Amino acid sequence: MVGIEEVAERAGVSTATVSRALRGKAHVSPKARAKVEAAAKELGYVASSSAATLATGRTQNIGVVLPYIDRWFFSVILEGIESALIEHGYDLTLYNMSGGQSQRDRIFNEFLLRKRVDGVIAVAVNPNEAELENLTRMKKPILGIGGPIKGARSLSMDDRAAGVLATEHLLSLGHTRIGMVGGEPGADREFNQPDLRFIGYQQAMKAAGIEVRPNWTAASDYTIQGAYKVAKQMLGDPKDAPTAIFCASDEIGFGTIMAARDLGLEVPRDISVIGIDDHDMSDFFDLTTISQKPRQQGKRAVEMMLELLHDPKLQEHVNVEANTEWPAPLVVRGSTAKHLGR
Amino acid sequence: MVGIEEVAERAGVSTATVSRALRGKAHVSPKARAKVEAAAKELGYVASSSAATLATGRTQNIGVVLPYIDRWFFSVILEGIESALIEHGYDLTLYNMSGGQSQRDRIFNEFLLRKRVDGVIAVAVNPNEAELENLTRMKKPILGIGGPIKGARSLSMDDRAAGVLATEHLLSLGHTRIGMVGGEPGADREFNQPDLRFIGYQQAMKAAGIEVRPNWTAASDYTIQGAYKVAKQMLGDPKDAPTAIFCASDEIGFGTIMAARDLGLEVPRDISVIGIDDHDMSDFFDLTTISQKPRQQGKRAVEMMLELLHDPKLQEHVNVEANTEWPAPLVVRGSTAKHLGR
DNA sequence: TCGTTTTTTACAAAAGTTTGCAGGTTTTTA
DNA sequence: TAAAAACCTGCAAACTTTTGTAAAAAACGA
Repeated sequence: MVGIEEVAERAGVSTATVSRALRGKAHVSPKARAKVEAAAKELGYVASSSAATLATGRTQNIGVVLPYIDRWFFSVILEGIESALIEHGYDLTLYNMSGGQSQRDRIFNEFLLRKRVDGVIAVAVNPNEAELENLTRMKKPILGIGGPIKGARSLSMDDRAAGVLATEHLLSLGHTRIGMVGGEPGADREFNQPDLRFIGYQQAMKAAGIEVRPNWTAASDYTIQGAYKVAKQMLGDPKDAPTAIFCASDEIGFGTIMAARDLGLEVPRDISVIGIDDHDMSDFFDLTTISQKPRQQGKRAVEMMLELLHDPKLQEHVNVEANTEWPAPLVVRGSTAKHLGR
Repeated sequence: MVGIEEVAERAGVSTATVSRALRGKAHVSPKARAKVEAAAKELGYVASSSAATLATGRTQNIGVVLPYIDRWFFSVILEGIESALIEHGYDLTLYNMSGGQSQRDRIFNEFLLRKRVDGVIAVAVNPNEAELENLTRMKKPILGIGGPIKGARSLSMDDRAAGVLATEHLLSLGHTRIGMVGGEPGADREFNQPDLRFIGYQQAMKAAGIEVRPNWTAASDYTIQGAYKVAKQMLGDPKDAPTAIFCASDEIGFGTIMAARDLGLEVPRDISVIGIDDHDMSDFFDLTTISQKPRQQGKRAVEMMLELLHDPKLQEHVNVEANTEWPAPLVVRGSTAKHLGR
């Protein structure tokens, strides 16, 4: 196995010079640098990252924890994080929380603390105090996406405001019989985005002086098939169905649109539907939505993380509570339209 | 920062004993073990994995490369791999190839060789000879999923046979006008699964003595919306449309079903549709398919990888060509039915 | 040309584990 | 009870890099 020593010998310099040359550091003459680079290439030398980590304390690796990886929103965020990290020469170690509490404990108390990562990006995962304390003690910055973390930095859209915006859009089109299909509270993400979106919906309705009827709200998991069932139930009511539905995610929106079609309702003539996310398929379904751009969120999170890591002022107090609000604009498509009084 | 030395001191033993005790090795008295465990717990000690790696040469980390992470098939495989690895105490470092050739080169020639991983699982990524040679030289086993890798072990279903099976299913129902919507060759995965599936389709048709008409075959990306367009085109032909379509994936199948519906065709009365994958939503769409169980494939791949890593006989010849065939049974649902002569 | 400044280079310590080996202790057996 | 066997423990080397410091070399100015 070829190490730095062989390279040094071949280039006729010391290992110190090899190390400096290969990492583009100063204090190396152009001549020496050229020789080292040639030697390294000929020998196919590649530095041992564990040795480098041991010497520097930096791993060039970021841990990412998320609750699901096989769902659109999370997989796209992950994709954004991954590509941004690679670009900056960082590796990504993946931790998925879907395995329940015991797996979660292992991840937080065993894996993340092994000094294997320089920092942690937590997507829709809300560490508890002990978990956060562990990370802080190890001087590992943690950055949240998808919801504020108490005692740490984060990046997320304002879910309550999005709920208000979506509802107001429907109100502005003349709808008053507005329903909502939300996510199952707590079951999915650890923050209560669904709840916050629901709260926004309630606030907007109240502000408009409209009563929210219990049979106009329902919860579903975040799948198309789950939402289909729930929406069919809601829309099937012959005399008390809403004329517009606010869906807590686009996937729920797709299911709702399909349910409406199967009931013989035409979107948007008979029923308006709005979602949240701007999913890959939203254009195909012509679904009005609120754009989240998860890929960009992932990218931005990486930038914030790297700033944190490179800012020497942050040696201490590595975790400070501060949420950066992510913009979430309305994207109007064909699934919402003026209410034609029935 | 608390190291092994502090633990040793507190427990009144040497660092060697601490190391042995904490890793559950033999040659440690129960008494000493208890003391060490107590001391480690009190101090919140967690071993530095870089130091351990340096000393042992083992990283307890597996690299996973895949072409996409935000597509169902890949994200589910990834989920399966991740949970299996965590269970065995391994980390997962993720590399996504969607960034083009330059990113690919970096991943293979820079990241994977940093001695950061003990082995590589390549999902639908076919390393070229130079890339494979690099890995082999570093004595890193590589395991493929989704297609045989020349010169390495792999786990994959027989795509050609699946194409035959799907087509024969349609033939057995009395269909003769059978079309296929395949994947775009080469654009997606690096193996030619779509091509192989297409070849299987051709073989089955030929064996049945039926000519394959060019306007009964089309290529699509692997998205619902992409397939919708292509299928609508094919099914819209007023006098020469097929009565059954074999889709190279379930997502293509969903798009095809939706296109059929929008054309006023009823599935399966007017048109039979079969896919491949057994996607989460296939039950919802009542789609007949060939089951792939990607989550289990990921899990099995991890087991194979760990066997490889723990088998001392494999020090040399770490990569030997051998494909393990993954079973892919037919799952008959409601989207295929007997052909009613038109 | 000589002394001074600047740049380049090498030496060696340091990072935190694991593990072969040798010495020590305890248990077993005759 | 003594010898043999089994077991435990600690020492110290090894793993491979980075980096502070000091020395050497080069560049500069007078």
